[in-house]
Amino acid sequence: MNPVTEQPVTAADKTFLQLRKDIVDGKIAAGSKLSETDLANRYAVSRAVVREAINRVETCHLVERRANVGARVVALSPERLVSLYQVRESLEGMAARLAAENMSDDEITDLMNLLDSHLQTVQSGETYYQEAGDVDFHYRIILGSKNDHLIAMLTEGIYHLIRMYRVQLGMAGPRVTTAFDEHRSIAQAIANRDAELAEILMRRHILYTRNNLAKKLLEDAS
Amino acid sequence: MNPVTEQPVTAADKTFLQLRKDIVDGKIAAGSKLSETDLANRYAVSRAVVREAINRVETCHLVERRANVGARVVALSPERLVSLYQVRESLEGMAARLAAENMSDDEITDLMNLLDSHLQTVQSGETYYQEAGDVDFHYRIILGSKNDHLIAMLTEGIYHLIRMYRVQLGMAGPRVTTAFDEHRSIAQAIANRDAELAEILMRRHILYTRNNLAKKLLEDAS
DNA sequence: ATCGCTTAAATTGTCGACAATATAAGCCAA
DNA sequence: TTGGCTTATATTGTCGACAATTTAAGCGAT
Repeated sequence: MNPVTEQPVTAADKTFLQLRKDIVDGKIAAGSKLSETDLANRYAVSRAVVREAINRVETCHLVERRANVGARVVALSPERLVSLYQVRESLEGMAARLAAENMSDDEITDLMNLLDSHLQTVQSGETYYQEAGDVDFHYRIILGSKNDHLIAMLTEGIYHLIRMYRVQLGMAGPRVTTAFDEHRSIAQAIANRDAELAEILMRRHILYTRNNLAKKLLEDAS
Repeated sequence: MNPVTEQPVTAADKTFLQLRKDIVDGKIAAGSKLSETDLANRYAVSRAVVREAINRVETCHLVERRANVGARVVALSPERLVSLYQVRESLEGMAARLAAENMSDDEITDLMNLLDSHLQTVQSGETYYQEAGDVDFHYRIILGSKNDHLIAMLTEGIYHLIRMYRVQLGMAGPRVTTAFDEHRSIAQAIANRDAELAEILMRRHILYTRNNLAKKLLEDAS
């Protein structure tokens, strides 16, 4: 079920989306156990659909299951955050490379317009659009790669985990001003059809973001 | 369920492994529909465990499901092969980079020994160890990355798909002699702890493999 | 003959009950 | 008191039956 193009139709679909949301938002604590019976009561569905929903959030790497024991929400350790961002750097770097090769001229124009509107929003002092804007930017590049495997892995797999870290560790979107300039550079490289540079810049951008998060984590720990 | 360290315990585990094998080996044709009832009879289990098994092979991107319609084995198009190898290039490149940083000295020694034994096997004219040797080489580097997300994505996700292409398109392992030299270079970069070079070489190596496969596909089509 | 509607068959989705396994509690012995 | 064993409880795994949906077939109208 592609979350973008397709609608939830079955009860398992809705339960899966609700469960994923509850986990990402921390409504269900990280590291806690998922009782099938409890969830069945909570969502007012049978255990069978809960099991299917759990299987699907497991696909997103949001929970881990053990046979005859049950499923637990993943723990949010700094180490896992780093390893997650390493994967993200790798995949989104490739996405930027492919986007430079495969995005249509119209899509690139739209991307530029998005950045312009984003700039105005930032300058006007409004902040709560930041994360949405950031996600939107990355999202367009991912889709611009035109690579189905890549798109699925990022949008259905990794991104929810990243959001989970952002929400639960209280990270207010990306580093605002500097990140914006980096976005511009990436977009420009894509517009120039410079695949090599687009990949390098995207990887650096994500690396910076990771370092920024790691620093924040250390500060919070002290 | 990590297929390396853990054993199949439940009926759903065994059914999943069997189903995955049957799909990868082409015993169940690519693009064909998966009837839950048929599979339940074939494997002598209830529909519930078949459904769980199907959900899991869907996680490996080996089948695609649509609500109220059913699951189909994925089609093996040249385009999808290319997109798959782009993802592989990205992830295994990162794996090689991380392996250069994180593999222990002992693990690197073992890797070198593996290459030596592999060389002897090749020189003695035996060929049927080639694919196993190739898989083993890549596998060790993936594990050497010490990145859980990366390891899971490659070993539980992408690799079965790659094997499916190899088996069903009748590809006899990797390009033997040239690939071996590339392996040596990669291992040497890792031994030198040159992460940057290890990544570049691994990406080139996988790119060459992809081009080789694409060429073979074109030849077969003609 | 073709198109559309209605109806019948087959397939997937959902449910509650039972079986198998793991966890917790209680007990006995050292 | 502690350690290990036995028993009780709770949770997951599995099953067959029923409901909902899709697909195919049949029929009639134009």
